[in-house]
Amino acid sequence: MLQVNFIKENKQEVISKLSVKNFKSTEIIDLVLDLDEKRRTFQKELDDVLAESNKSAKEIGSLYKQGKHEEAEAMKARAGELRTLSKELSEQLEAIKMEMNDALVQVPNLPHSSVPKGNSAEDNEIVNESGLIPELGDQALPHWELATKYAIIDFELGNKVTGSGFPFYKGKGAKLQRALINFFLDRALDAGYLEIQPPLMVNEDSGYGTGQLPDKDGQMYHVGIDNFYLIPTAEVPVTNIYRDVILKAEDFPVKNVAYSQCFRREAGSYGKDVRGLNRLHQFDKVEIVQLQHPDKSYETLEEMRNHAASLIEALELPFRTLKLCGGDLSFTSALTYDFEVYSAAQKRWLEVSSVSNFENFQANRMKLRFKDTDGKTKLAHTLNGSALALPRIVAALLENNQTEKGIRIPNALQPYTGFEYID
RNA sequence: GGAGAAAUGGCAGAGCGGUCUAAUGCGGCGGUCUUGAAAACCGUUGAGGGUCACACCUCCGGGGGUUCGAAUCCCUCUUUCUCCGCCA
Repeated sequence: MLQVNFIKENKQEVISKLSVKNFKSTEIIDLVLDLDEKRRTFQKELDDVLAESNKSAKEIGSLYKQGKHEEAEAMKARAGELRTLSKELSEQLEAIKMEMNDALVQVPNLPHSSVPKGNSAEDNEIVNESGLIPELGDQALPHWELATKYAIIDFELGNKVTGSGFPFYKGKGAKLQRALINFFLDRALDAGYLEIQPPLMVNEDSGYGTGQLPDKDGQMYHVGIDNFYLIPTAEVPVTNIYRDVILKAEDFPVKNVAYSQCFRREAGSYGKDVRGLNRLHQFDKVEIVQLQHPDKSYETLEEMRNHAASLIEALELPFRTLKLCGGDLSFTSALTYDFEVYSAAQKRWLEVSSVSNFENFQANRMKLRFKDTDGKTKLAHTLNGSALALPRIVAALLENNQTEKGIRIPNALQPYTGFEYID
C-alpha cells in the first residue's frame, strides 16, 4: 500500500498517476487524508490522557511509600476516571485506524512514469519481438491433441481424479516437466540467485503482505479448517520471508529463486482460454524475486527482464515483450513486462512470464525495510518475475516443434530430458 | 492427540506488582592509546507514533482481563522444548 505521508505531500501527483491506471481516486484519497487527520487528533488526546495517568500512578505509589494512605486513596478516583477515558479513546482510535487501513488497501500502486495509457491488453506496448514463427502446414495439431497422440499429458484423467485444470503428466511429458524446472533453476543459480523451496500454503498475514488479500481473495484456494491459503505463486511465501525485517544496505540485492506448484481458482475463465494447458488450476513455475535499494530497482527490473528473455531464447521459441499499459497493470505493480510466446498451431500469443517492480508498495504493507548508509530506516523495493511458468511453454514447444519424427526438444534442454524427440 | 516447562532488546540472560526511561555480558558503532592492529579504557547502541525541534505516548510472543499502577498476577491463542502416543 501507499504511504499516507507520501499521499499527503503529493496529493495531486498521486491522483493523476492513479488515473493512468483508470482508477478514480479523488474520493478515497480525501477519505484517507481525512481519517489520518482524525487519527492524529485522537492519538494526541489519548497520549495526553495516558501521560497524566502515568504521572498520577507514580504519585500514588510514592504517597503510599511515604505512608500517606489517605492522600493516595483520594487520588485513585481521578486515576480511575483517566483509565476509563483512555480505554474509550483507544477504542475509537483503533476504529479510525482500521477504517483508514481499509481505505488505504483499496488504493492501487502508482504506475511508473513510462507506463503507457490504455484500458486493456490491446493497448500494451510491444517493446520487442524476436524469433521465427514456424510454418506448420495444415496438418498441425494443437498441443492438447499432441498430448494425447504421444500420451504425455492426460487431461481426462485429471478430470476424473480431481477436476478440470488438474492434468496428469506421464512418461516423457513428466520428464519434460522435470527437465524444464531444472533448466530454469540452474540458469537462475548461474545468475546468482539463492534457491528456496517454500511451503505451498501460507497464512493470512502472508496473503496480505504480498497483496493477494484482500484484493484477490476468491482467486486462492482456502483451507478453511486451518485458515491457510494455497499459494498462487512462490512470490507469496518467498517475499514474505522478509516481512517485518530490517535489512542492511549492503544486503542488496537479495536474489531468491523458487520452484513451486501454483494453485489458482481462476473463477470466471472460460472457452479457448482454458483449453488444454492454456489455463490450469495447478501448474509449475520457477519464480525469481529480488529485493533492492530504491535507487537501483529499475536497473534490476531490466536485469530480470533480460534473464527471462534469455530463457525463452534458449528454448528457441518466438516471443514478444510487452510493457503493460495502465489499464492492464496489476494492482500492486508500478511497471510490468509481459512475455508472450507464439503457439503456432493455436496461432496465438501465450503469456509465459510477467516481470514487475512493485517499488515500496509491498514493502510498506509488509514492513520490509533497510537501514540506509545515512543511518535512516527506509522501505525496500521488491521485484519479481516468472522464469518461467511451465504450461504455456510446454504448449508452445509441443506445437512449434512438431515434426514427422515427433516433438523435437530444443538443444539446450536435451541434457535435461535425456531424449531428443517425444515420439 | 495427552502431560509438563518456557517465550524479555542483534545474541545470551536477569528481573516475578511502583525505583523498568529493562541489570549484566557478548556483538555493533565512535573515541583514547598504537607506526598499524590486538588488548585495555571511555562513550554510544531497537522500532513505531507525535513535534519546526523538544516534550510526550506505544511496544518485554499475539489478544483480552485484574489494579491507581503489569515484563511481573489471571484468562486465552500461537510457537518452542521435554516426555508419552501415533506416523511417512
